[in-house]
Amino acid sequence: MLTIGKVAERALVTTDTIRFYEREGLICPARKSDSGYRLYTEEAVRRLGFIKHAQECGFSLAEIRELLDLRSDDAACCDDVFKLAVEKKLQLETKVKALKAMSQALSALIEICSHDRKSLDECPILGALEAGIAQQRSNK
Amino acid sequence: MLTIGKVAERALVTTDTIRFYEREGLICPARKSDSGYRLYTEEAVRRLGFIKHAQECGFSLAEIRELLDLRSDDAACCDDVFKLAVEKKLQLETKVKALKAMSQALSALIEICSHDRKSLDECPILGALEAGIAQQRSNK
DNA sequence: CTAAACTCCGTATCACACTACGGAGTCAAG
DNA sequence: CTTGACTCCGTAGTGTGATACGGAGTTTAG
Repeated sequence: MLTIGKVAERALVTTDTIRFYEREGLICPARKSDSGYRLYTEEAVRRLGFIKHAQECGFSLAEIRELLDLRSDDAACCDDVFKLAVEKKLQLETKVKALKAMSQALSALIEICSHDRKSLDECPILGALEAGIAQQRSNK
Repeated sequence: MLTIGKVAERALVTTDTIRFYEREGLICPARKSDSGYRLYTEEAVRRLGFIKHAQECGFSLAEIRELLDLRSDDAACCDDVFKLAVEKKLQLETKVKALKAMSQALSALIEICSHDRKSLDECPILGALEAGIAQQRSNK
């Protein structure tokens, strides 16, 4: 059996993180030693890997808990997982669109500023931010 | 002169938000009444508009404070603002790339799952998340 | 047997942008 | 003059994902 330190080492996380995940209901030790030490199997290392990979796919810890729960739910099916993945992908695409809109709004500001460099008093960027020109441009 | 409630109404924010911004050094009342009420000019409404627009361009409140400080700094010039805008745009693009990578990793999972739908025990998505296949695919 | 390394638990802190609450004082309308 | 709306201030809580700390007990290597 592995102590928390060994698991942490193999999974490339800290012991604090593992204890945090335990509080969050993402993982729990196979058993505890007489003195109360957490003892894990190799499965815990894989589970932490799962968490890490899911995070890299944009899932929050709450969502990852859902995924892990699905895995141990006999009534669940692969389709449930599929749906969560598709939904998450849509969320990511929505976020990308939002960030791109911001980026484009900034581009508009940067562009007018490049063509029309002035003293700070009439800096086109500051003026546009006050008047809200960035929005108008990006909404075109 | 406008009370905090009037300013909030015009700027479409709450009074709590204005007081929060004041604590954060983003805005302060023109003066206070004898009884300690905050009194603002129209300028405050414009300033709140500025904050809102800058937020919509991805600036954090700390960064917005910088922008506002630049505006009232005689030594600053339009170039300083320009640089902040360009830097922010780069940050946004970095974030977009990260989100797109996540999205593509998910696409890979979704795709193998579509082709290869199985029982939950061997759900390709769950398996891939445990093994880290999404990363490998997205890094190709 | 001792000293170092490890683990326990609970609590606090970080960034971020607010939101909520509560008791007291103030202002404006009727 | 009362009532309701507004404002004051300070404090605390929200969600997210950890990270840090500290004192006490445990285990392990030499």
